[in-house]
Amino acid sequence: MANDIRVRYAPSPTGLPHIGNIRTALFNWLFARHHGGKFIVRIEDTDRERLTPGAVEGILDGLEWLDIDWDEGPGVGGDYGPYFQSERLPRYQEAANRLIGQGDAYRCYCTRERLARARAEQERNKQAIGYDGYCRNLTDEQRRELEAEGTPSVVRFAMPDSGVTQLHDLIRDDVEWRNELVDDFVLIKSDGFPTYHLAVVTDDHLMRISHVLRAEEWLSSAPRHLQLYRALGYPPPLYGHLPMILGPDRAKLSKRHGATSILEYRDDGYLPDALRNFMVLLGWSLDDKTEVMPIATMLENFTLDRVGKPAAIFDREKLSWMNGVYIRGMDAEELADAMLPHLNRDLPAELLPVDRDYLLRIAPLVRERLKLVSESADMTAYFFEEQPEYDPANLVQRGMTQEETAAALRNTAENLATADFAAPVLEELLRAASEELGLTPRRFFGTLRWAVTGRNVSPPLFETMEVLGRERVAPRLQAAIDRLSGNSGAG
RNA sequence: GGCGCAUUCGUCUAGCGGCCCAGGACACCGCCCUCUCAAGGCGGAGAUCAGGGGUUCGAAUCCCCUAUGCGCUACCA
Repeated sequence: MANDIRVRYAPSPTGLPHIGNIRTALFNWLFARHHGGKFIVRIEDTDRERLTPGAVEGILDGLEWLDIDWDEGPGVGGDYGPYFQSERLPRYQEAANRLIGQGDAYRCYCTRERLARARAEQERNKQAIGYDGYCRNLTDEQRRELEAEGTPSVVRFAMPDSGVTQLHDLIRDDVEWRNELVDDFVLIKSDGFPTYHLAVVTDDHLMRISHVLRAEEWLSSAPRHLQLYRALGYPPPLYGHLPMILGPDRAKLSKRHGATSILEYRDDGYLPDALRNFMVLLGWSLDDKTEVMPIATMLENFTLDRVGKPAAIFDREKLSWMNGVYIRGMDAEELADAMLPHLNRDLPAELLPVDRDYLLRIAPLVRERLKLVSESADMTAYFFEEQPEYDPANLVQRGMTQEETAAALRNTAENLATADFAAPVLEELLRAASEELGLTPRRFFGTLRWAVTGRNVSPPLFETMEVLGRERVAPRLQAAIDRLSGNSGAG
């Protein structure tokens, strides 16, 4: 039975997928992998007007970035293709014709104007809004006439006007709708393309989809789909409607909520593993305390009974925290590789290319300070710069005089002229100097930090100096001395 | 307006009748560590379990009503 499990992610290339979208893909993928089933990707490109160039590539890139692989679909093929709905038109046409022949569907010649008027009328009268069934009872003669005139038409499904449609949802249990309250929805648009409803039912059947896991926004469509299955004589799949993901304003996620595309998260410095871990927690939980977990744990434990019902609000702060957790869990190689693309993008061109061996030594120093990999350039620029820019006034720490500061710098320059540039050695040396100079470590190291990094915040001083090396530290100390005594215009 | 779904700390959540006068995490506050910033450790504040009725010896957990939020209500998905 497990091997019959086939689920799909069926994005519409009308834009780039956002978090909610990808979360649905993630859940389907986890479900398939957990049960040893198949995960299929199908592109629902039936809306020619909203088709967005590059969207398919963006969707696929996003999945790949997150390491979500598919068994059938674009690029990999499969036994039930094609996997683009725009290449499957005859199948929908055939289904629609069959339904018309059976009396379960009919051609509708209503103009958009008439539809709009009817809707406005319904709104005015506070009636249920929906297609009024005008064309449902056209006589054969009327239809022949309309056809002869070449009137454009759509195909509508004839919903039963009595009875109820019941769904046993895998996540929401039993839900039912009175059929008379569901209107005759469109199956085939006037351009000959199917609507989502017809296409999804036809393809899920043809592709042997066993479980449909989709966002809750589709719950209202379930009775339509169930009725279509009935009319077509197909056994329906099992449904599970996943909780939605809302923006901070509690509204459905959209462009207004910042980063829309999953790929933007990559550019913003999030790690795929962190994002995936964060997303799995949006509507699913392992237990009462485990949040950070490797993919293997998710795979092993992902079951629908642990998927929740309430919609979740997407909290970027927690995502950032988790990203930091993942960054801290990387070794120097991994972190360096993650930082490199951001450095190449953000560092001034003259500082490129970055020496990877050097980066390998820098990475551990910033590891526990990075929340986003995109902060790499900001946080490490002074490692690459010839001479960091800063206001010399910063060298003089609160409670120190300019003379003291200059003396401290000169002392250090001398001290380090021949010193072994290893953190423990530097620390011993400089702590002793701090005492000799009668300066608190806070002040003394504060001055040195400015001189060496050009900042008031950096990784631990001695480690930083070790990585920078004498060849970079010595000139910076000299520059600081010069700046302090006004001997140099630099600054 | 109609239909549907949902409702536990600000947020993500644990809880599927007694272990809960509700546990964990993010964020927040304090202390410790400390050369700065982080990270880390410890502690704190924060939820009358939306409200009201039931059922039960016993309810966050089951039922009903109300309220609120969200979704759908397109020849979009």
